[in-house]
Amino acid sequence: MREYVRSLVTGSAPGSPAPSERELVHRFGVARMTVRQAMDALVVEGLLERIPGRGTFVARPRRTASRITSYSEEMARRGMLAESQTLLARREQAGPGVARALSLTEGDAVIHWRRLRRADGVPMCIEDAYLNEVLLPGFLQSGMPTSLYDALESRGLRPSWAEDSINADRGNAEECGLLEVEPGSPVLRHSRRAIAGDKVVEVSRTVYRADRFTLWVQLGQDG
Amino acid sequence: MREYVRSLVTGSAPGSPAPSERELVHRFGVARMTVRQAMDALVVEGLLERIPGRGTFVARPRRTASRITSYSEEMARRGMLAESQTLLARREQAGPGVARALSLTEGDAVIHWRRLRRADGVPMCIEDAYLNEVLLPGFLQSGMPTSLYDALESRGLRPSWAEDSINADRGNAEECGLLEVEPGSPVLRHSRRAIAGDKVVEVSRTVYRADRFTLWVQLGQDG
DNA sequence: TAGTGGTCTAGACCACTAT
DNA sequence: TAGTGGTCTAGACCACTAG
Repeated sequence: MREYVRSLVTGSAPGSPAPSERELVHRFGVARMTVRQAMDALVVEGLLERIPGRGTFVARPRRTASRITSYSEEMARRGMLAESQTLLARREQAGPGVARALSLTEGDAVIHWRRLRRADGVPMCIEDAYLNEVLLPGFLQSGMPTSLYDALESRGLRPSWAEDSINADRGNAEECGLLEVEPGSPVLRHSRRAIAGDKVVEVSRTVYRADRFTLWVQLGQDG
Repeated sequence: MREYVRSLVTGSAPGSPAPSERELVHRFGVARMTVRQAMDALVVEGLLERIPGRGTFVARPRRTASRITSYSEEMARRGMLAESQTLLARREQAGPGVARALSLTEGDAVIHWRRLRRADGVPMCIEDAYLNEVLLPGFLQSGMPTSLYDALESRGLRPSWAEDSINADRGNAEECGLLEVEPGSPVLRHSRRAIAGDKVVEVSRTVYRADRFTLWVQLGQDG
């Protein structure tokens, strides 16, 4: 019956009334507490809204804050073709900064994966990803995947939390060369610390061509 | 009794057991459904976690995604003193871009408020805010407030949703002059469309000194 | 086997809204 | 005044976990 109410609700205009609790009691021949519990779940989901004394109504769809997206997902959203070229993929010893960000000890083994990423065939960014080797046994040996986030997901390590920092800068000579822009061109630097459960699964630094990339973020007060 | 359980939970280590439902039934002399409803509220709040067959436990605190913060709040978070200097505050007719962003018609009256904002006495950014005059009657006449978001909040218009875009650029001559940096210095451009309920309450464009400002964003998969 | 949360019953009274 | 959601009672059976 949860599903019955859901089907009534899906496609209904926000604000339109849902069946009253007592009506569903009669229609399904169940107790009112049963109906309430079913509807409660839909209220928590944000599909229904109760107004005491008036009734239960289809809620205005919740706006959803930005999700954690991969480069491929992000470019797909922009209608662009994402391609990546691995510049470097090897085992390294964590330096102080990477160790701290990955919650490791300096010198611990990490995977360093550097890629030049294109959109519609034109350079878009250079990404340096650092991964905790302990969480990804055999990662380097098994051939690099197309999508890091898909690879993490298949191991149950899809990040559910990310701490990003973003600033503007000028690209250095190497960066500008790879990105195919004039030396000193403006770039957007994006650092990410991505967490799955309690584990830091990815630390990355990405440098975007400022002329090709604008970051979009949606923030909600509710969630 | 909701408050009793909340008080037990607040300060308890995540993972520690909460009283069982039947124990609370005996302790308070109420029906079990009553206990469940009280605990349900705490589960929805994220304070408790149920594990069928095992019990109810104090949940690991939810990570909360970035909230919508004002400049003053943001600088306070960084431990810096925020100051603002109004460069311009007047009624204008909305141009095509601002009209679209504010969900108005071109030529409608908007308030344009330009401020140079300092942190610890040094220029940090220039913000151009555009406000729907219809939502803020007498705003210009009543003297500009210290904080736009406080002023919006006092009118019940605290934004609960924001659509931001961020990119890197070089500052133009005027911007660099006001920001007291070399002409052509890198800047971070931040645009915001802030919404309260159904109404667009603020559209702004801010240009930050890249050498002083890094944007921090936290993203969650849950909310 | 004892204890837990998940679900359900068949009522009840309350405060509130709309007519 | 009729209808709504909010809260509550005093039970019940189930599936699951743990010792």
